[in-house]
Amino acid sequence: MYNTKQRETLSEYLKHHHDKLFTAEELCEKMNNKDISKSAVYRNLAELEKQGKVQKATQNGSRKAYYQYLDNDKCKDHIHLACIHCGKTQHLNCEETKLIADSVKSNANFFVNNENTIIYGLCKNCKLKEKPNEA
Amino acid sequence: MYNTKQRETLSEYLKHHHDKLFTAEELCEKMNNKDISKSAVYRNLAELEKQGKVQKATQNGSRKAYYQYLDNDKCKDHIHLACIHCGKTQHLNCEETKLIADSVKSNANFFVNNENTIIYGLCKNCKLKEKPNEA
DNA sequence: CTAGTTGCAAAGAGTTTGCATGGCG
DNA sequence: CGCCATGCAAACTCTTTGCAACTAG
Repeated sequence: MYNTKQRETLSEYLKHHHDKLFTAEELCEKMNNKDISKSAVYRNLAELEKQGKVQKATQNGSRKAYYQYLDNDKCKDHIHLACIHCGKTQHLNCEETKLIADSVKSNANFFVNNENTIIYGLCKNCKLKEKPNEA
Repeated sequence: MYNTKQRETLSEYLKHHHDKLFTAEELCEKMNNKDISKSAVYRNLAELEKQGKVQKATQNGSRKAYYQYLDNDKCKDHIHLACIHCGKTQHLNCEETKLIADSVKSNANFFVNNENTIIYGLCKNCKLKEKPNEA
């Protein structure tokens, strides 16, 4: 695997915005002035995903895939929380994730896979901005 | 909204298999000997989703959508657990769901939306069938 | 030099839509 | 009878792929 300018640029961009989900299209736009073709974006995302540096996910309802940079070692034990309003994600900390996995296991005989799971909802900011009648 | 044979058949099928996720394609196949066209399947799924009778979701990685019958009143307070191996889903009970939402809220300042969230992992059966070295 | 990477355009998968026909109420 | 639903095929969206040119090591 060579270290091309395109791969580097994309990877750095994602790393720098690691708290956000991007569609391939958005990434293409962001990269537009940096000479990366659509196919290179897709191919590099696939490569980065294979390396475990990027998580690919799909928002319910949308048919686009969303990509996010993962901080390799840190993220295996985390569940991701994604805001359905602003698109930002946060990590649920290790201990909390374990607690949830444990209680789901004992409660429902179900073995949670952290890497595949994204919990959707509203982040603090978007919750605050919500209309008060949504209580 | 008329009560056509096609809509009825599809809806009944989903209701009867409410513990499973289906792709549109699978539903087309199941319905194949029952005279429903692909477009009718899609249109009825959309209609049922709008009515809240069916949940549409996307498995990570796949670009297909998965559909599942929802028991209307019962399901607002449940998180769904979907097995990435056999595709079946189960409900996490109300209390457990609340506990999780509460602890995520206090731990990460994040407000879980049950209807959008699907926790992926392995059900009991598929877990047992797994190779032992996956511990 | 050679194997991996790129850009382009064309192909592919899954889903949606336009239109004429058919069926529910 | 009027309106909604259906079936078909064509259109659409997002993603993947083939191929020739290019570049990192």
